[in-house]
Parts: sequence; structure tokens; C-alpha cells
Amino acid sequence: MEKIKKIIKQLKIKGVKVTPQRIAIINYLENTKSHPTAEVIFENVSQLYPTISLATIYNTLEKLEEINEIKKIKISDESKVNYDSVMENHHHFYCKKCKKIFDLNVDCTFSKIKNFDGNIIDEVHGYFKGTCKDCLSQK
Amino acid sequence: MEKIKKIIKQLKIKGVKVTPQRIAIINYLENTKSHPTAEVIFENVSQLYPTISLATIYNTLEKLEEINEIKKIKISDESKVNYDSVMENHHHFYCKKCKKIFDLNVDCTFSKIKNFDGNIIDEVHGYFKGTCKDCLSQK
DNA sequence: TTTCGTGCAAATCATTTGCATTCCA
DNA sequence: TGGAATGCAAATGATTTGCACGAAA
Repeated sequence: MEKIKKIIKQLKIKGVKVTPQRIAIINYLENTKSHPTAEVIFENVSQLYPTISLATIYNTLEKLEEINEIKKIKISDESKVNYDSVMENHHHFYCKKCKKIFDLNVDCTFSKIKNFDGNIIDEVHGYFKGTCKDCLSQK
Repeated sequence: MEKIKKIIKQLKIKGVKVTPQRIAIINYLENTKSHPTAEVIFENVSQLYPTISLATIYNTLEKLEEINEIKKIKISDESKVNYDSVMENHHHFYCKKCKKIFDLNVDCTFSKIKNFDGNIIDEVHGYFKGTCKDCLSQK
């Protein structure tokens, strides 16, 4: 897969070591759309690397964030951080019922603002909360 | 002050007891624009009620959130929650340098979306991050 | 009087850190 | 080889909880 190789190349360029554990984490992130928590990544990568530790997961996520390949999402009502490996501009929807996080590709004025009243903006997070389609139909 | 009386009335209606500690917390929240953390509220209200505990702060903040008089803000890079007592629609800017949180009164398409692709939206948080005016001029 | 809030200390839970061992470059 | 990564266990820090006592309704 293209993206994964690109990330590995980036790691090398930035002098961050490429280990099998890190590759597994990157692989997992790139193959899920679910915005996983560190815990969830840990559970999944553990199947391939049973001795991997949460510390390694956090360490890798930190490096990936530093080289701008992933982003933290703080939309959940629980105090957990979710991770997103899609860096293209988009926003998120959080279902208060099923707790799932979905991408929300609203093309909105938000994303275009680079400067507001003299403040420089380099990141925009649009967090929408409510009840998702699936939960609505089940009710 | 109008707003404070309104909140106290709301508490009574909802059967939540009104104590001097709670009034002090509400007073502090209504008289600051700084989006304080529980810790900061604690430090300030402590000056009036030296024996107050953090548990009481959290307990009160929870009640106020339940009756929809305050909102949690999760924009900070630290893992602390900030609180906002302004319920009118607005968004926030977080300065990565000085760590301050400012209101951002962007009138944006975000705020108007009530339904997206079948999902019902009842809350929108616009979190903008960057460097604030003051930090820019100091540099 | 009854119920709920307070304040203390202990518990929880996500995340971080220290450190000896192991491994990539 | 040398410096960084791993994995374990212990530490941290924000928030929550349990409980005996005190205060609002």
C-alpha cells in the first residue's frame, strides 16, 4: 500500500527508527476507519505481537503525530483520545448513543479560515455530536 | 446578576440543592471569561470557602452540565477539561504557545447544520488551534 | 425529618516515565 | 557499535467514588 510506505519513508527521513511493532501499528491504523483508541490498537496489534506493550503503542502514536501522519481526536464523552490517520481536511461526528465516531465531510467555511482577528490558525477541529442514523432507526 | 439568579432557579426546579459552595462556583464561572479548569475554579473558590474540596467542584460542575448551564471544552493539548458558562453558539481558539482559550465568534455554516446524512446533530464544537495575536507580537 | 451535598481519603483510569534489555541503522 | 525502541512495572495526574457527617428543603 502506498500510504504505509510513504509513512515509513517519512519516519526514516526524520530519523525515527522503523521497527516491526511500528509497522504493525501503522498497518492497523491505515486499515481501519474506526478512529481507534490506544487501547484498541493495543488489543489488535497484540494478536500479531503478543508481547507488545501499551507504552510502545503510545510511544509510536506520539512519533506519528510528530511527523504529522496522524491526529488526535478529542470528541468522545469518555476521557479517551482517539486517533485518526486521515490527514486530509475533514470533521467528525460522535454518536452519543453508540459512541461511534464517523467522518463528516462537510465543506464548510471553518476549514478555510487561516487568520482570525490577527490570530494564526493552523488546525481546525469540527466536532459534531448527536445521534447517528443507525441508532435513530433502531429506536 | 440576572444569569446567576436564573441558574439558581433552574437548580431548584430540577430538584438540585442550592448551597453556598454552589453559588460561589456559579458566581466564579459567570464572572470569568477564561474557561477555567476544575482545578482553577477550586483555587479561586477556596479563597472564599477554604474547606471546599475538588470533589464538590466536580460534583457541582456535573450538575450544571446536566441542567445545561455550562459546557465542557476539550481543546487544550493538556488532558484537562475546561468549562464554559456561555451557552450561546460560539466556537473556540486555543493558542498552542500561551495555552489560553479564546472565544471565536465566527458565523459559520457549521453551526446551522441540524441534520447531516440522516444523523441528527445537536451540538457543534469548533476548535481552532494556532498562535494568538499576543504571542505573535511578542515574537 | 429526609434527602442530598460536603469534604476527606482512597480508588480509578488513561497516559507517562524509568530503566534494563534488545534491536535498528 | 551506539543511540533509540521495547516491554515491564511503577508513577502520575485528572477525575470519580465511598462514606460519615452536616446542611438544605
